[in-house]
Amino acid sequence: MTELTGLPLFAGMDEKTVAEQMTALRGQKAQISKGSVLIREGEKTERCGILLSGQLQGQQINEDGALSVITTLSAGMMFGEILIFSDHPAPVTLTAVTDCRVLWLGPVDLARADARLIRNLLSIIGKEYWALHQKIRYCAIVSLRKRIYAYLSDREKEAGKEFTLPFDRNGMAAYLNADRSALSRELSRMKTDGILEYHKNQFRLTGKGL
Amino acid sequence: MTELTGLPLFAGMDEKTVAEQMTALRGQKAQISKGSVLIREGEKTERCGILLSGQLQGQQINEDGALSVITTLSAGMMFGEILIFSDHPAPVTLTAVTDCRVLWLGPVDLARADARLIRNLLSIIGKEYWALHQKIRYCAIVSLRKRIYAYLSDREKEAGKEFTLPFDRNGMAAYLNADRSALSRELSRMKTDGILEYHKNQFRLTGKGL
DNA sequence: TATAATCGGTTGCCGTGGCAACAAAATCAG
DNA sequence: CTGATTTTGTTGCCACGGCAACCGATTATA
Repeated sequence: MTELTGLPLFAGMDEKTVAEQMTALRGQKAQISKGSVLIREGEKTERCGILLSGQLQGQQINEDGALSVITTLSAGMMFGEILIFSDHPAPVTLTAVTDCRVLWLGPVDLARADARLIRNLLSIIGKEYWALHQKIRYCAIVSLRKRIYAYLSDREKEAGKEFTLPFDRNGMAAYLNADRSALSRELSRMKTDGILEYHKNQFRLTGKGL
Repeated sequence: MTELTGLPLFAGMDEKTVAEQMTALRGQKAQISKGSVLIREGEKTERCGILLSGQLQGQQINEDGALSVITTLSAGMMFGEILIFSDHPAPVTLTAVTDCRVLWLGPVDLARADARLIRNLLSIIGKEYWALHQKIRYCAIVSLRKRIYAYLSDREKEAGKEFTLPFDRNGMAAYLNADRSALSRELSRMKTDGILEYHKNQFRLTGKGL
């Protein structure tokens, strides 16, 4: 239970209040094994959840069969909470990249929800919405090199000089809407141009720019 | 006041409750003239609003100066409500395409908000989030022709056989992340291939497919 | 009505990056 | 350790579409 009080959704609430709210949210823990699908694209979202441990990935498959990775979720992050109160189908398939522990929530009783909980929820939603807009910003950059650079320098800003990406090359390519081989090609060009250094998914920008 | 009861945010609420909620929301009507900026990209969102009449457009400008149109808002739609409870900067600049009337809301007192209002708010947010995911889906399609087609057939599904787009060519190109001339070129090719017909921003798909 | 400004269509050029196919390296299974 | 599978890097080909430049049509301003 104490692992719950640290979650963003319960920020600023004491243990007693959290326990109360958990009944309004109908919380239930579950084990999820690697590869399982938590939410399937196109289906209605019935419940949402919080990832307690492990890693999830949200992906879209377009008509060509091309895979586009939208988000990566790590421990503490929520999923499904934005669409649970609307009748829109889920826009992404949410898959467990590793074995996970999940706290399922829902159906949620909003009338019994604390005002602080609502505020936390809206704050979380805002953050997720914002991340989606970031992805759109990357999409809008035509040049692959500039697209990569924009993405990497954002990661640098948020994680420091040396940082690790939550993707392998396939995932990174899918997130940046690029072909994997084209991404590899451009990354090595950028390395020889002295713009960045990397080893696997560990990156460092030299600060040379461009 | 009666024009308010029809708004999605107040769906299912009687006139008296709406009036009560309006004080919790600190609603205030305003006239906005064409070209004005309601929300500026990068600034913190202090208040949100509902468009009562006219048209708004949300746009991002990337480092190259390239313009990307994210959304078009018509009467009845909300804006800014997703980010008002988080401390993220606004990801888009919201501009009045025509003269508008706007109902400004905020700072909002959540503790005094009706549970139904919260539910409506979350439903609206879900819809907006979903629309953003649609745009991402279009972005992920590499072929311009397929991208155009995916967009147009979605519009057909939601608006019927013959439909009008809320963009001029520039806006349409910016929304689809394409060059305007390339878009024009591809549209006329598609016309000669018998895939669609159009005049200005009035479109019709022949149903031939591809 | 003249003039400017905006908008849409057309066309040639050519570089970027998707695609396929292969090679090397790393990870995994038995 | 050996073979299989996954992951990453490399390279040639060439079509798609960005870019610039131009023109006609439409709309706004005076």
